[in-house]
Amino acid sequence: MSESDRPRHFIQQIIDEDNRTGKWGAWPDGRPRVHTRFPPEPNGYLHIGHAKSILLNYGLAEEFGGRFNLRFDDTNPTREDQEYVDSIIRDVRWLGARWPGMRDDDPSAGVLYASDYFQQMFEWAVELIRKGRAFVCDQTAAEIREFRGTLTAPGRPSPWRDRPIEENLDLFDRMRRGEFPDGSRTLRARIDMASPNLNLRDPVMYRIVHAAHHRQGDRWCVYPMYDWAHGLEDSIEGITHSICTLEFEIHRPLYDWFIHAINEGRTADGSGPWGRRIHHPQQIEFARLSLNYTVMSKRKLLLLVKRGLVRGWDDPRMPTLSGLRRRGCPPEALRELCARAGVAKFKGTTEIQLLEHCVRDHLNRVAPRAMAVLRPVRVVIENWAEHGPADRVDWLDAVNNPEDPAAGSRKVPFCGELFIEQEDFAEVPPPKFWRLFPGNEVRLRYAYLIRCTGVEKDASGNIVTLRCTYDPATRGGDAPDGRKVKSTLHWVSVRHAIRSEVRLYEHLFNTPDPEAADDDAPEPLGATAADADAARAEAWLARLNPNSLTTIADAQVEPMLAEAPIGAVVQFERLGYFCVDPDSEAPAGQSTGGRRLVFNRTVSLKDSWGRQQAKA
RNA sequence: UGGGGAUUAGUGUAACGGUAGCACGACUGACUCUGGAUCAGUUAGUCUAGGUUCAAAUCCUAGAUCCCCAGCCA
Repeated sequence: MSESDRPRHFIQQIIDEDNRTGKWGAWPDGRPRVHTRFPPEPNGYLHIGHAKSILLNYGLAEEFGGRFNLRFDDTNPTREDQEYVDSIIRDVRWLGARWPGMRDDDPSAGVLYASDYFQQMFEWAVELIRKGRAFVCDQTAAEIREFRGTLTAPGRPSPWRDRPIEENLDLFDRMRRGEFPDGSRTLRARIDMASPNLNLRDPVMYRIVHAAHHRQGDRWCVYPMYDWAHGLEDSIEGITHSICTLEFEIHRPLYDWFIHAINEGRTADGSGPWGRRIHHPQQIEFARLSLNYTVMSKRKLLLLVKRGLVRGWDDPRMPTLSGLRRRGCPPEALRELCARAGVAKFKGTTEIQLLEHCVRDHLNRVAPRAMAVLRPVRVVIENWAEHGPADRVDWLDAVNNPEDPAAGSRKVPFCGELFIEQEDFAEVPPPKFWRLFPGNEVRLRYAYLIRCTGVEKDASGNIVTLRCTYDPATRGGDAPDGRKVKSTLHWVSVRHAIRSEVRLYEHLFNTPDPEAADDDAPEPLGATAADADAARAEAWLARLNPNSLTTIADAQVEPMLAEAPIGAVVQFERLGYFCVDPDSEAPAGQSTGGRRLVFNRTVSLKDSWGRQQAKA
């Protein structure tokens, strides 16, 4: 579906209307101004849920000829780290977003940081103190909590609420200069301790934190809270549409209150004591992406990493962008997924099948085909020597991508000994089994028709070798006499095959909603309340799929793959899409053999035979 | 219990007083040198109860259910 005939979601409709009324003015080129941003906190790795936000924000800027900022919301030095900054920039770039000042030779060029606005925010805070809209509070965290009241009971004013302005000014300045220990005082907005919206009960604007900031060093020891900082960051950057997720809906009145409080007494032309009015962005909330068969919270993903339940943030089973990238998921598929999942205020769960469909759909068009045998069984062509030298190699033409004629073709070697897939043979075929069985004829893809004549087993009855004859007249795969076969198998020449490791992935969890409350599980007997809480909180861990990773050490792949670069994506015919994992050795140029190759299965092909079998 | 949101096939999303549509999934069948892809078809829905209207998913009233908010996190 093209972008233009997709239904317009509610945010696009809001922007259409804004543009119609000229609400945000125009860029120098005359186009109505649309300016969005993605504002991550650098305290973890990005996941597929963030991709929706990035793509939504970037997509709107692109669609309307506007701008998109990547801005770190780095207001809490105790949780943030440069490592996360770097990974986030890498992921946002990988998704294809572009921002002003972006450069290829410097990944961080043009990236913005909330911490660069700390001085401006501080000055505005001083202004609110002067206007009687903010005060320094000496209550402890526990007292603030107690005085805040509850969902149903109003709060009580802090005893410091009516401190004289001059005293507030002095104290706030000394807070900044580092005279007071962490937690001893805060700067709070003076709003309404009886508001039914808890966020308006004199929220904290600044807390004292003597900690080095990853960019500001020791310059600051007071740090702004999210609610105070976030709207101001958007205002400073001239963001028109501050798009965020649903849980911030109830913060919007506060976000608006702060801007209004700053603009109180300010004028459009800057005349008067307070100067020019500041820009007031519109916050719009949408439902974040959630997918079944996985978890999305940073806390839970971190726990999986910490406990070693996955190999790291970029484990291909993780819903992180780095994990998806390593898994071989193309960014195009993520874009398509987000476009299809839509943008709305309903908090639904998208089925992971939609992601898999988007991945297959894209890879089907672009992935070169190759042949690989995951669980090999040896086939001996009994009559191979009757038609030429026993050790000859027959190089056959194979199409690289039937969906893309421009992809051309390649040569694959065929010999008297081959590997085929164990599950492509049955000594006694079940109903509707069209593959190889004694007496049956099948086609080897791009090669010959072969007929099974016998089976060799070892002492314990395991099949060791399949004996077959080939029909030399069927070279390329078609019989001159027009006879048809029901099945085509993939194969690899024993002599040319490259032994490789293949990692098969399934859903991380074996239940669609791992985070669901577990009503059936009995409370652990004799446990304390805290233990029971912990047990409940981690019940989702028990739903991890023990089969989410299957490692095959001795798959056999066709020789063409010897030089495949890290990250290369291929379709193993009849099996699925695979990519070369970074655990592989780098391609060695001329070398043949000896290179350690590891493939990740990105996603299997749809398998109607497998499904039929599973049901039976 | 206060406040803020949400509710349309299994899932997600359109329809903005005028034919409830699309996609994914599932199921049939056709075709096929990938049991893939493709093509054709089937399946299945407006949270409930009233009301307004020629006409209601849409407007009104009442209710139900679910989510979010009581960090010096974001």
